[in-house]
Amino acid sequence: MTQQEIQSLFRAKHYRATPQRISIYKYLCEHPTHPDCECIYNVIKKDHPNLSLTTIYNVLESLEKEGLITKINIDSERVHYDADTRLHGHFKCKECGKIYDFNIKSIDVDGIDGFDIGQKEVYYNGICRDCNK
Amino acid sequence: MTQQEIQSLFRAKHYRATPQRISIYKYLCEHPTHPDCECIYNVIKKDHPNLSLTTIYNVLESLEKEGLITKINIDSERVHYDADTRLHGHFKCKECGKIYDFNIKSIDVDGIDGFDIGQKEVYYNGICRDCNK
DNA sequence: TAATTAGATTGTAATCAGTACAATGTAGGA
DNA sequence: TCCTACATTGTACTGATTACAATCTAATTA
Repeated sequence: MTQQEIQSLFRAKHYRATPQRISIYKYLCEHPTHPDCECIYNVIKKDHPNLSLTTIYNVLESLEKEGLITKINIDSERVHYDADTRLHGHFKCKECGKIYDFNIKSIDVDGIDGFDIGQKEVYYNGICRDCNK
Repeated sequence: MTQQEIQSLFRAKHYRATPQRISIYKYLCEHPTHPDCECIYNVIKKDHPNLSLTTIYNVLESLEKEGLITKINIDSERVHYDADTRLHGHFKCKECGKIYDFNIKSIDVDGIDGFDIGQKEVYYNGICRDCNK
């Protein structure tokens, strides 16, 4: 997704297309590594030397409200972010700390009839293949 | 589960049966409301006036290590706890904030072959039946 | 294109859940 | 009953996140 395309997407949503927002969203789209705020800050700061950490928090919050990204709460220490908003699972390796995506073919649940379901989050943890030798 | 039974359970696990640990675990078993640390502290303090918040954190951590309780990370603001360690889902109402349990009949996933799976967590959010009128 | 303004960015200070640590207390084995 | 390893307590600290006021700017309007 080019800068231009992101700009158009934002404008179509009446979501102000600032350089910081575009850079952050572009980075998340191109790096499906589930970075946290600090990590995003350190990368985007290279292109925006005056960048404030507060901006990162503000932008991530507003991107989430627009439905463009989702928070990942797999780690109680810090929040991670993902530009892939389709339903999928996250696996965190207890050894190396890496977060992997995995596919959810189906979930069958019971006991929440009459509930309006918004977001679904599925987190697994354990030891990944690489750490498993 | 009586105080006596919990004491026996702890001793069988070589997990020291202190009054604080017994009270906290008993409270979690009898109140499947997914309380957080602060909430547990305020309740248990009534029976243990000298209780320290640090003890709550220590005990919850050790109970989790023993496999007697699980952390619920549905809320990025604070951790909640559950004495029901069987696989089940949690639904958080965006309106009233209540956390509901629900049953998981099956999950079929894909893309983590060769991974050692430890814990599975499933979180939904939305509007609960009561808030839905 | 310039003027306008609602909304965004910045920097600093504050908050607050959770942790570290040293002193004191105690469960449970000898 | 004594002893010791382990648990509890209280205080101080940390570090992610938020509040807020000043400054800046995207995008609409004249």
